[in-house]
Amino acid sequence: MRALIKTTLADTAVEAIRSEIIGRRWLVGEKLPNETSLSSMLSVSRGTIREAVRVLVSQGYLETRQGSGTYVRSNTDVSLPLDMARRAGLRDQFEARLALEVEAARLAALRHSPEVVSQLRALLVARGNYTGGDKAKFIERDLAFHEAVVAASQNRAMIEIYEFFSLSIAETIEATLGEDIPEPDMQAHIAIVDAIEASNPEAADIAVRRFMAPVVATLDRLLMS
Amino acid sequence: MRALIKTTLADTAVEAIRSEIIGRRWLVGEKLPNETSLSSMLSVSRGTIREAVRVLVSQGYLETRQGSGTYVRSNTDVSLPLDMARRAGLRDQFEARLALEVEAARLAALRHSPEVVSQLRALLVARGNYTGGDKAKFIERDLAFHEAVVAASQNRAMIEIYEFFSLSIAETIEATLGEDIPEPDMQAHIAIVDAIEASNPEAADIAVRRFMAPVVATLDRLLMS
DNA sequence: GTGATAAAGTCATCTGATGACTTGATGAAA
DNA sequence: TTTCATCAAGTCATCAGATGACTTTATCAC
Repeated sequence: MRALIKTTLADTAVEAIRSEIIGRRWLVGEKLPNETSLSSMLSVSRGTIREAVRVLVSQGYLETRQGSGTYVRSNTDVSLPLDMARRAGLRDQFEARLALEVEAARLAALRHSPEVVSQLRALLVARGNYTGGDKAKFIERDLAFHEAVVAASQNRAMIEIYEFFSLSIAETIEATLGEDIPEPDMQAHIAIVDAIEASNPEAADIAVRRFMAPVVATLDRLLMS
Repeated sequence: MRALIKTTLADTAVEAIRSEIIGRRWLVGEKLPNETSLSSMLSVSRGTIREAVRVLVSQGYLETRQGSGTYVRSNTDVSLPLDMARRAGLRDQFEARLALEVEAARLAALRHSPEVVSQLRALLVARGNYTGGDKAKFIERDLAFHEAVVAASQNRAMIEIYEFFSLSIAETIEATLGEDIPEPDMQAHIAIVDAIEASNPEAADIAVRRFMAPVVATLDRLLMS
């Protein structure tokens, strides 16, 4: 079964107004209809409109001036990349995460220290194999390992974006699919650490791809159904 | 004279609640007091609290469940990833961009259409080789090609993040190094398109890495000095 | 135990009202 | 004519109260 996506009226109003802004219904600097008009246009109460407008203000799209009105501040939000990425499909997010982890593992293989390798192995031990029980906890420990791999790349940009995708993916899974994504086995994980320890970026690349392949395959199957 | 900073009650409420979240007054997953309690705690109406909460929801800090309550979803600044990534070093940004472009090229090789390939070739012709003149224009045309490669992956998440890095990198180069980054030659670019056309992801991977290698090398030299 | 049911708690939304602020028009004074 | 105080209309900011929808928990019959 697939969880229903419930959306509130205010959220709907946010999207309705945002799409009008992006669609250039009002240009930058122009004034929107007042709250009462908007509420009748969208058939929601004024309070709901106010909630929607305040969200758009916080996202940089709108600006409100008390006593004057509500104005368009921007129609190309700077926080858009992350928003769009968040809205992208689960498969897209996985692919992006894979892209980052592959390269991070390569860099980690070139830049690792003995301490990092032993830390990775410790995280793997802590992670263990999933043998029933609290799956959320297991996923958390698994994620800790993967983030450590990326951290070993010593690339701050990749660390940040990877973390974002991990969060976003967790959200998406929770909201849509439940917890049906299979976790790859321990052997695949060990191969990653081995490759890093051996300073072999090619092997690290392959190991990461190998462990992600079944995940993506299952994802496709689930998304098809 | 300095303009007075006027702040609304709702904005104040947003900051008040956000600081409590970041200050770990409630941990992730914990439930906040209900709207009525919050409104009396902050001495504002329930409507104001709702506007504040909705902003924090849109920023990823909170989550509301009708009939149940309002819960902390994250206590780290979720808009931070891109800021941090932007502040990361030029080399880090290049590496992240490489990670995305490699994977995008792989996907493009699997998903390309004849139209996309001819579009890529057309962009390469338009790009030409740099033979002096307006370097900014040339960089722009070069970027158009690379973005088209990523677009050919049909992965929206990667397209967005890649675009962000491209912009960010352009800014950084302009602000720090001038225009000393060497542009790879035409031959390397053609190899990418060829690999995509041949539906050969491995070759696409290698081609992208090959064309980026001299760029990163030069970057290192410049950053060393 | 198990499952249906009832009750309490909470968010979602609406309605109506008042206050604060901005803007433009008006008109008197310089 | 120009300046400037005043006023009125328009709009956002905020409040109060009420109802509906949904979740969670306790209860009770089986």
